[in-house]
Amino acid sequence: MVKKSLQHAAAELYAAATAFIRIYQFRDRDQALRFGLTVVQAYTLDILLTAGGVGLTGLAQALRLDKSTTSRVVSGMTRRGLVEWSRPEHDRRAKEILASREGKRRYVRLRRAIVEDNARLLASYSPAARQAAITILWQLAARAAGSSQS
Amino acid sequence: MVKKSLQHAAAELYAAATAFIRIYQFRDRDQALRFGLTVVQAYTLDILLTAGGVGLTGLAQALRLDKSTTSRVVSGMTRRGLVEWSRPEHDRRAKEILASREGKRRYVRLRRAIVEDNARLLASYSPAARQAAITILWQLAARAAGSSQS
DNA sequence: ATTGATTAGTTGTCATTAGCAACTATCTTA
DNA sequence: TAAGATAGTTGCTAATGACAACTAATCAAT
Repeated sequence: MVKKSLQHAAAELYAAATAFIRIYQFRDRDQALRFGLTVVQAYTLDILLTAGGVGLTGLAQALRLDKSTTSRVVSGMTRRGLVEWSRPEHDRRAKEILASREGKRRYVRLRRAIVEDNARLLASYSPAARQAAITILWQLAARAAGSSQS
Repeated sequence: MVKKSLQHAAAELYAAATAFIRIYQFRDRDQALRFGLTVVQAYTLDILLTAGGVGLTGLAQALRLDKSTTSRVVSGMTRRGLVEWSRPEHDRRAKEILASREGKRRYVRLRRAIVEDNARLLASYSPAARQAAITILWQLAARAAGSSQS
């Protein structure tokens, strides 16, 4: 009955992951709005702060959005003072996009707020259980990333 | 150093959950599109199939969307034959929204495809590890739901 | 029973999100 | 240097999402 229990576990994982994702998404969206950011803007800032300067095409790939959509997202964020960009000397078609001071400020605050929520969530776990939860999420993410490689 | 390790775990959870959610969201979106559904439509069908008939206001709450947006989502899905609705006798303002045969068919297929992905993901885990992953996701979801109760 | 308040959905308006296709400008390479 | 590839932008269309204003039906209170 190994097959059957695997199928069952896979269905359970579907339900659990769906519930988990919905709740986290809504929570994160609410928090982002509180800091004057949309989900896409927060995600963009996360990428920019992790990667340093990024071009529009690279940003589009990281966001999994069309270049055109990404272009408009960047326009909006520039208008709102969340990002800045310049033309690199070696390629004057390209954009070098960076988080602005304000963008960074908001993202850092947002991240801090979410981490605090997480701390409340984990408070009653033992350190070992905390670590187990984190490890499992990383593993599942890594495996899903590996299998859905486009 | 208990406080510090909690903070550290909370930050780790942020990173892990973000990675997990992004990858699953994209995977699910791609799968949904393959079956001719958007994410919102799949979510709607899930709610309708779980709850039976639902009114628009209830659906909007479950989707966490504005009534107006929900109304238009239902219009689109009706146009595409994914849902059907009727006026209940006891309240002729209301809508009783149900998944259509076609909507149900597509959702079931989508779900099956995602569960199969999940089975591949879990295949190399021991049964105990599978159960642990599922339990942790449920727990984190339940806790987050409890703390973010609006 | 009639009026007033509440509730269920819809529609108008606006901004954003999203993708495809067509476009300009700038490199790269043959 | 001409042809092709690449970086971004803009036009178009549809969907998403929210707020406010609206119609229609039900409920409550006299």
